[in-house]
Amino acid sequence: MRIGEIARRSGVSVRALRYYEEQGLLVPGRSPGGQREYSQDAVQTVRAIQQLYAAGLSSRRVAELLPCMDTGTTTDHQRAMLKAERDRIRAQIKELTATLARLDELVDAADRRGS
Amino acid sequence: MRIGEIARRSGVSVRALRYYEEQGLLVPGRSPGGQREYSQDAVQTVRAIQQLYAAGLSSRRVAELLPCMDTGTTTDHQRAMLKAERDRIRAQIKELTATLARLDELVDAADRRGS
DNA sequence: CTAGAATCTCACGTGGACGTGAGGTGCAAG
DNA sequence: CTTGCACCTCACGTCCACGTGAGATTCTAG
Repeated sequence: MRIGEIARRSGVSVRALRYYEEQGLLVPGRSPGGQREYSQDAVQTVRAIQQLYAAGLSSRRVAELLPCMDTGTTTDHQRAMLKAERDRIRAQIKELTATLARLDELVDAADRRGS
Repeated sequence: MRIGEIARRSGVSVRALRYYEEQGLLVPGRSPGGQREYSQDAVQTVRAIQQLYAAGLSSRRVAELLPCMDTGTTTDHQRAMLKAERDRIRAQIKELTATLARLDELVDAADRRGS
């Protein structure tokens, strides 16, 4: 598959896919003419990248963690990073939950006055 | 209180506080000599700003929502924004939870192999 | 064979939340 | 009165995940 179809199927821009290659996250093959050739499971990789970005990981972290998302095998270094990121995400969820509660209070108070 | 003490008490930089003023989020008074004079509850406001930033809100949104975080009263526009942001945050928590589960699986699999 | 998509490689632009000097002023202490 | 730290105002720099042309090449349909 060429870059345009991967872009459509995964919902990211063509530019983003080239950027991922630049960062070493998803490096496709090349056609004789020099065009990028993606395999089927590239779509899944893109989704994983997006998911990790959304969780606040940097390109560097994603590059270090993507291999074990594919293979399921981890080095000691990767396991340490995984646990660190887990903790970060857990803390983030906790804080978001608190923020949500605070906003809920505001809305509820407004609803009560409004009724 | 002057800017340095607010910075220490709230854990943000002096530059950040000046930036908040620039964005209209937290506008302190001025001493005769032109120095910023913050009230006691500025610390709480700073924490609120940080919390909203951490939840992914822009300065503009924070500026629109900070008043009702203080007073507890909301306009229709603010209530609509509150509900929209709540939904966004809820979705964000959901996605983070899924990501967390995925990382947990990886760590668990690695732990089982390691034991 | 040719028109026109689609893709290619530079390479500069963007937006947001500040960081970081440069050069000048306010204020409490000795 | 002066030392010296905290504060002031510009104003350019930073980081990151791309956006956005410009100009050239490749691929596909007729």
